[in-house]
Amino acid sequence: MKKSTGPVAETRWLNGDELAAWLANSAIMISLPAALDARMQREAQLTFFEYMVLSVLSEQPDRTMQMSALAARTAASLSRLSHVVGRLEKRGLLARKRIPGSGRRTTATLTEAGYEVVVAAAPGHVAAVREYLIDDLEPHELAALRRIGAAVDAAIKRGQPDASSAASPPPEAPTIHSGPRRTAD
Amino acid sequence: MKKSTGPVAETRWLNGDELAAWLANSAIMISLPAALDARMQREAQLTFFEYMVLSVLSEQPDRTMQMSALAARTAASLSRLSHVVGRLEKRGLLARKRIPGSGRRTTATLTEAGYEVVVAAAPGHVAAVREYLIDDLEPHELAALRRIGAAVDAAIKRGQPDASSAASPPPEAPTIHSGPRRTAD
DNA sequence: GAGTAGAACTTGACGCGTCAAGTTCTCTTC
DNA sequence: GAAGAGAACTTGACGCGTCAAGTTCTACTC
Repeated sequence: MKKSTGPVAETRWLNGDELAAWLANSAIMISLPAALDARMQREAQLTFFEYMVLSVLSEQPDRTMQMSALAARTAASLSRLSHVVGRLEKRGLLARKRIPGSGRRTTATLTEAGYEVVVAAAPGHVAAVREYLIDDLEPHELAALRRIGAAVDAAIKRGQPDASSAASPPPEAPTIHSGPRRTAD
Repeated sequence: MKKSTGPVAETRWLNGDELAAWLANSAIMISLPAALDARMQREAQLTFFEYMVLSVLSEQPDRTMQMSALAARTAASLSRLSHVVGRLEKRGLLARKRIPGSGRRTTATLTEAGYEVVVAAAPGHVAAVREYLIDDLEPHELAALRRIGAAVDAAIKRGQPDASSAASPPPEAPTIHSGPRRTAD
């Protein structure tokens, strides 16, 4: 509650159109992730986030990534990643390895079993994304969604000036690839 | 890898535009709620969801609602609501009351303290919604967002045919009002 | 070359959401 | 009028994410 000092700007409440847009937005913010998560759990016994982790790894040429890079790519804290990767490791879907030399590095590598899990899960995931979102949209809506997402991303970053500056490559939105990376079949 | 049996529909991977839209969407799905939540926590010591609960109550003429109705309006399970309301009750922001007669009803009523908390939190919340989302959008994007949200909502409901049928009024998206309901000042 | 800064994790405690089970009512049916 | 069926919650255990601390390294500095 900071409201005492000076002429605080009057609150601009949302008008009809804005309110409707915001309301509609909560379907995207709340129902969509819940639906995707539930389906992933049902069809592949994976959390949406776990799928992201495995999926990102599967896109790497050697199916390997350093923990901090993985964290950046999946928009997770290192701590969260560490916990999740620990569990996935116990399930045999990936393996960690301490890298000697430079700093205290660790990499995670997808195992064969892990790779098979991603490949099996990917079609269902893409189908869900189409079913719940993409296939219902007209081209111009697809374009609008793209712009809106970019605007949101920019607005949020504007709020937290830097957050870090060293490790992360181009700070990218969480990726959920178009399909698993093909290797020699 | 399941691809052997029969003519399983080929997976339609996302093309460039679709992928970009999906990627952008994850900013809305992931970063936006996190940002709103963090800000609400910082400015009002409330979870986004707790704010929703208090806010919905504040919009009722008597600041009172039956638990199941509240659950429907906030898109939460009765169990989750029960836990959250329990905590809010301990903080003195609302009070529960068993209603004798018809079934095993319980209502939650906002206390004066709870009302003051919502009123204090609302301007910041609306400001955040504007800052992170609404104010960055052109009118046509606002309209598109509205349509996209509606499409997502419909698509998800299509997936889970009924879910119940008795209690809930028009199944509505979670509301986060335009401003706290005015009473006699 | 010892000390300090700091990057890159890991770990444990704690809080919140979910799931399954339990409780308490009413209403129907025979 | 006794037995179900079922609506409307509540409760407890468990899992996952967060936050604060701890651990290991490298690199710089004097």
